[in-house]
Amino acid sequence: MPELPDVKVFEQHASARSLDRNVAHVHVRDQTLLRGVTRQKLASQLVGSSFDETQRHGKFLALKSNGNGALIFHFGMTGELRSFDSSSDEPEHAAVIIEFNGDGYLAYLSKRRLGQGRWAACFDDFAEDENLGPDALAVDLDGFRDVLDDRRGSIKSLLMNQSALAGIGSVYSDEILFHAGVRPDRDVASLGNSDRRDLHRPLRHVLTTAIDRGAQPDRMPESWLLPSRQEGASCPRCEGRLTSATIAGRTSYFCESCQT
DNA sequence: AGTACCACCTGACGGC
DNA sequence: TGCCGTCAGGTGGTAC
Repeated sequence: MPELPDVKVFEQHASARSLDRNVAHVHVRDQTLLRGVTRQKLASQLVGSSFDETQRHGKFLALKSNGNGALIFHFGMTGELRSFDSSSDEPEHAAVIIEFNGDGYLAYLSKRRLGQGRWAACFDDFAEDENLGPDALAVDLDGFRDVLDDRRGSIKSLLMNQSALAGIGSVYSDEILFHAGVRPDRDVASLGNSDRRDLHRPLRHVLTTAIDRGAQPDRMPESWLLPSRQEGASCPRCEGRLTSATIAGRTSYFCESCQT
């Protein structure tokens, strides 16, 4: 489920595999995933040019095409980026494929078709138009305090609110709250100054560690909640049973004794 | 400004 | 073996 760490890993991949390469063709296999842009427009913008930079904000990834705009992907629940070398290796569920001159392809896949491909003249303006909050990895302690200020409702729904803070979904919000010792259904207004500070550190720690490990769930530390996200599992810290409950409309896991 | 609920979508999985 | 219901969950829309 692509959240910030997954998208960061896609960005690293795109950056390593598709910058400064001349685009020969754009193959749109599934036009329904394009939003606000046609396949013709995409092709006319990209063919003959190249990507010179990548940029990420929250769960959105932009491939900037030198000078004229940015190809933007959102990965929904099952989206990913993948490169391949020969047309015979085209992966299943490819929605958009960038073909580079002299072999080499970058594919945007979406198994469950919940993602989207977009086009914007300027990615920063795009992020503003989408009403995205500050990026969860870029926000410092003061910025994080601003995010929490004057908010009501559960901390989990706030962490997942892309307009408040961009990049975090259900899985990583549970992880961050586990590290912080805060229940996901805790009311934001009840968090004191020290609670807020104590949330910011695991926010950074969890996201950077996940990125370092390639955002692969099976590579996360045993001491984390993530490997134990299943019914009836025990808490990796206190050995008590984990609780699962629907909070903010999402199945959430937490430990009733470690999180208050 | 919140919450609640539905819809979108399709693969995985459990029950029978 | 295979059918079917349910769940997963990011987002967006609507109603309250």
